[in-house]
Amino acid sequence: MAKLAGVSIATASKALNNQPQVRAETRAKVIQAAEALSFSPNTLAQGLITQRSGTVGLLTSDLEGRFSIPILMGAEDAFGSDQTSVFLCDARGDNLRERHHLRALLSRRVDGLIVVGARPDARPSLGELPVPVIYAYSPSDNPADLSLVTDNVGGGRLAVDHLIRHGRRRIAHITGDPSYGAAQDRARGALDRLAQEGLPLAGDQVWFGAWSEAWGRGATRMLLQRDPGIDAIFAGSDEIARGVLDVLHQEKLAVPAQVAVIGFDNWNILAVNARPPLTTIDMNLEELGRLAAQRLFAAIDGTLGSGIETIGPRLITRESTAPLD
Amino acid sequence: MAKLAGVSIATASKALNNQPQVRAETRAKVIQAAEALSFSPNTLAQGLITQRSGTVGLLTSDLEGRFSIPILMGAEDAFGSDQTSVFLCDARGDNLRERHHLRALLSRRVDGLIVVGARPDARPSLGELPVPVIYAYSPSDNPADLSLVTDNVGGGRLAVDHLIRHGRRRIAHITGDPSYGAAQDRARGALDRLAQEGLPLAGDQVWFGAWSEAWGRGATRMLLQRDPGIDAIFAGSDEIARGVLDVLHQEKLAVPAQVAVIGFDNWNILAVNARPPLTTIDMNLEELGRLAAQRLFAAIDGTLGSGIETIGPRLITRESTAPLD
DNA sequence: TTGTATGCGTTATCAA
DNA sequence: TTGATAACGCATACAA
Repeated sequence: MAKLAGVSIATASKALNNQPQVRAETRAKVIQAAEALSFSPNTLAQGLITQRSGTVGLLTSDLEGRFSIPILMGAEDAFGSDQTSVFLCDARGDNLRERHHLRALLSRRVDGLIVVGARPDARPSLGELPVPVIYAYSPSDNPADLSLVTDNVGGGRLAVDHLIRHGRRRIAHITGDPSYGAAQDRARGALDRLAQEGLPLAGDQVWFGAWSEAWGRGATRMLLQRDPGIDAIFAGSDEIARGVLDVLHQEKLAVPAQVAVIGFDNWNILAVNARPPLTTIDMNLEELGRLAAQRLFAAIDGTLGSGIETIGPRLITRESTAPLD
Repeated sequence: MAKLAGVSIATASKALNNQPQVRAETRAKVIQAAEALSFSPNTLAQGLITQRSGTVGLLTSDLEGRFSIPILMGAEDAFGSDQTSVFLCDARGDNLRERHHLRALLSRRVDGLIVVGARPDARPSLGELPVPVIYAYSPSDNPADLSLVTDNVGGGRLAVDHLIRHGRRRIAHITGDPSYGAAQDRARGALDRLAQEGLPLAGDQVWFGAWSEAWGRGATRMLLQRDPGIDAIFAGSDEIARGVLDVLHQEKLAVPAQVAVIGFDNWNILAVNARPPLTTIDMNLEELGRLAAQRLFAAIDGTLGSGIETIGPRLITRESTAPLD
């Protein structure tokens, strides 16, 4: 014990926590002893007293960690790695497993909880809990909870705005599963911006389908048949955009010279590696994680807000879009 | 307090932990009270007594969580979500941040540590620690530590074996950064298997380069120029394989009819979406996580082994390979 | 079968 | 400026 090296257990505590009421000389002695024994204060015991564990739980259902990881990183940033540690739990879409994890987290006395759903649609609230909860990415279905989500309408608007600014006039939209709110919202944003410009949607309709490259390819083929004169395609995800690019190449249409392509998600592995690299919309998930952490932090002593708060998207410009000459 | 509903604090404890020395009737009463107050035992306090926190740390440097997440899931599986929770910490390749996280984890009294490096090459040992440590994916540079890694030599052998069994005789190999041990090992496994069959490597050399689609494309072009008669390409990663496929399509070579392609990693987003879907080698990272958890669990009361242990790879057959007629 | 008392490693309150 | 002591919430050995 560090106390073997001189002083009482109480003074040692004060010295280590730099309380003012301790002689500099004594403090030095204590610190030295602590180093020598590579003493590390027991956070569990501290937590017992302070009623604060210095941990938060991140409860996700997002298998691949595609959304959870950026959110985790943002949260880590905001908390500071020495202040708060994060329990990452994956429920894998299984309700029972979620209950299990929740029990474990509560009995570990986490100071707060961030819940990340599998898809950007409302998910069931966890109900009243003894700690503050923030729903990130997927909002809670209970308006009394606080949810932080990305602005899909704004993202759609931003994408089309970028194409318009590049002089594109015949813009089509291929997107994923229409049962996803995100698909609907992105389409709405796109249509809004087109309407504002007085432009029609090329291809006569929004091409809803699935979140896959295969659908991106299929839809592009149909679209080209229906309307060969398009000069830009807004894809609802980077996966879809990859499919779009594939068929455009097959049809010998130059990207971006003849047709510009913009994706959604900024999923690096897909966007950066694309031919050409993909201009896309980034949902700012790290920012979302950071904000969630801040809200949680504030809520721990204060009170948590409620409702749905929105994070703005960001345009990432690469080479798949360019001004039309 | 649950004790307000009848009995002493000690009996309540016994009842909840189903110790035999308590009347059934009393136990029922206690349990009922506990439910009513939605009582949840304070794991921190328990840990203080039992000297076991029921937590482990997963310390990673793998930004995108591409390797860490499957490992985490495997570990979660093996531990059981109600027994052990996992702290996930990302050091982001920063040594200082790693020290910070390490301190935090130790002061939280984790029962063990799993360390996942950024790349599958040896990484610096953390040295003597008061808890058992397992290095997963990236081995420790200290042979006294216990490391669990994937079998890249075996993976290379498996890939080529599959191609040979499908009647391919002119097999080329395009892979990533030669400074990666994994690139060297996969190549060695491939060459081994070819030699065993008495076959030469098509394309005259192993095409080392970068772990990117762009390199996959570039290398394929050069390869085809050098040796137009190849009937199979083993790509060192799924990313590279995507680039290979891209150029093969451009050159109007049918996959798999004329040229079979096999990847490495089984990175779903790339492999499943490929045209055609990619046959690939899965490194069994979840299995690795599961095993790491088991070893850690065993080490907590017993003693940890040392050296490097290897997990076998698995062939995932999709449509980019098929028997040659 | 139940209750009392002690201690786990800290911090906080008080007295010395 | 320091040290003794009582919590924190639980598990356990022991007394009742």
